[in-house]
Amino acid sequence: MTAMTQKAQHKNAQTAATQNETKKPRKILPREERRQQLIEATIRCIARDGLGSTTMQMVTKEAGLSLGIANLHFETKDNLLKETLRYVAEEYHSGQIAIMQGQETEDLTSRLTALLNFQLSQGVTQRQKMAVWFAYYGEAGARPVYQKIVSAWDRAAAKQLETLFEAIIEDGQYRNIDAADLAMGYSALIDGLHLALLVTPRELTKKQAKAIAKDFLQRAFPKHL
Amino acid sequence: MTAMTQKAQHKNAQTAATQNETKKPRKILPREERRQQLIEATIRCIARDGLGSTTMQMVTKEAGLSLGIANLHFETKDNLLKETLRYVAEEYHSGQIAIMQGQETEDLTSRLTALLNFQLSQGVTQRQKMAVWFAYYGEAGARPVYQKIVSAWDRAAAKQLETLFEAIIEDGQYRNIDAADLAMGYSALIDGLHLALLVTPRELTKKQAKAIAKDFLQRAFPKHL
DNA sequence: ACCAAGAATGAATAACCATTCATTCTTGGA
DNA sequence: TCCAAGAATGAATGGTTATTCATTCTTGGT
Repeated sequence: MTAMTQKAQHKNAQTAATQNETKKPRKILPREERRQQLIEATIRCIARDGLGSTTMQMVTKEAGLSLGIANLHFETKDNLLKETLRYVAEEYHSGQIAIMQGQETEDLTSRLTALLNFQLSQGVTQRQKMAVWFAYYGEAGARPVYQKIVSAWDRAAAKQLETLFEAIIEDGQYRNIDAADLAMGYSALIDGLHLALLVTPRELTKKQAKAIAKDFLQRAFPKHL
Repeated sequence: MTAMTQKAQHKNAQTAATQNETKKPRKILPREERRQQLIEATIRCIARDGLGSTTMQMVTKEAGLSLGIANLHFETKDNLLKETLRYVAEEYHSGQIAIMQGQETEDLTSRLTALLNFQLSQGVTQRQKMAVWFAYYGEAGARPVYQKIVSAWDRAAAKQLETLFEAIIEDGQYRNIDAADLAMGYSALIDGLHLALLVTPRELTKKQAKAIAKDFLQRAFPKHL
């Protein structure tokens, strides 16, 4: 102990303060696992501190890893951010598409209800996910690459929704309804509800949001809901 | 010429390349005018390059002024950004409120139509304005100060809209409609349409957006539209 | 048990940026 | 015309950040 340098003492004090581990057993994991870990840390950082002030230091610390690791697995910060957006976009849009492409046995009404429930589910409407989503939208105007990542999925989901609405309109013999416009309106409504849940959660509960979206569909398709 | 340093030559070349002015006549203007000028430059920068990568250098250059000017009139960058948000938020919300608080002589239907037309007007839906709007929403989760700036206006506008809807419901004797929920839904729809106009302008024209919003109101208030 | 391959670390680097302030310039009043 | 008040400038400063890479450590194969 007497031979210990001041530096060493300080290091121990720091370590003891944060965790009572005396050492940090470095772990080696496959590339994909690390990437996933870093993407999830990035999501938490963006949700907590915003896209603008998220730094590599914050992300890697959040992941409990060293500073250089993100560059090792993603080359650049820009790349990490792109991959994070891709991850969130895929999760959301593929979930929607899976529901809309469900077996033919399911009736139209329950498919519609399932879609709505998914879009406003706990998983989708958690602060973390929505914060990432809108952080990227905020930069989308200036960063075409973000638009590109989302637009392919977005178009696919929009097409599916339009098809579903067409089937419902045909089934119910509804008149004076344009499937494309209604699908666009419904999507916009869902986006707007997500935004309200993120920015003013005090003014809107998830239950309310579901009721509002359901009302929209009920007024459009009264015979089905 | 032979005595001219390389530096001086370079400076001349630069000046000649950008503008054929030989000098820059420094202009002195009242504080408010400069502030306005800087806020407008900030809006353009955010729309072009994003909130995250907008720098003081870019803003002051965009305004055609010197680097130190923004700190002189706004103290800090943070302050400039807050004032810019305040400016955009006030413009939008006060416009809405002015329409909804219009004279009693105007009938409910035309007030509703005027509101819709304003919310999707050229002025409100220009890229620059919407880009700023969503850039701030993107950071709102992490920056309570942004929420605070918007929330006072937002609440006031929401209250007004609810009152207007209540009057229409009473007037038309509509049943099973909750004014608060419908107002929330309509606001969400408008926000969602703004987002779509910003991010995927190719998929949605302003005319279409208006038609979609009008459809929403028509289904809710068929006797009025 | 030992070693080579390569995963992980973090100090160092180079670039960028907000902010400061000494200096220069403009302008309205005397 | 001249000057004082203070508006405008931009070089300099100090702090922050992404990225690099020499070094250290882990692990699977022998």
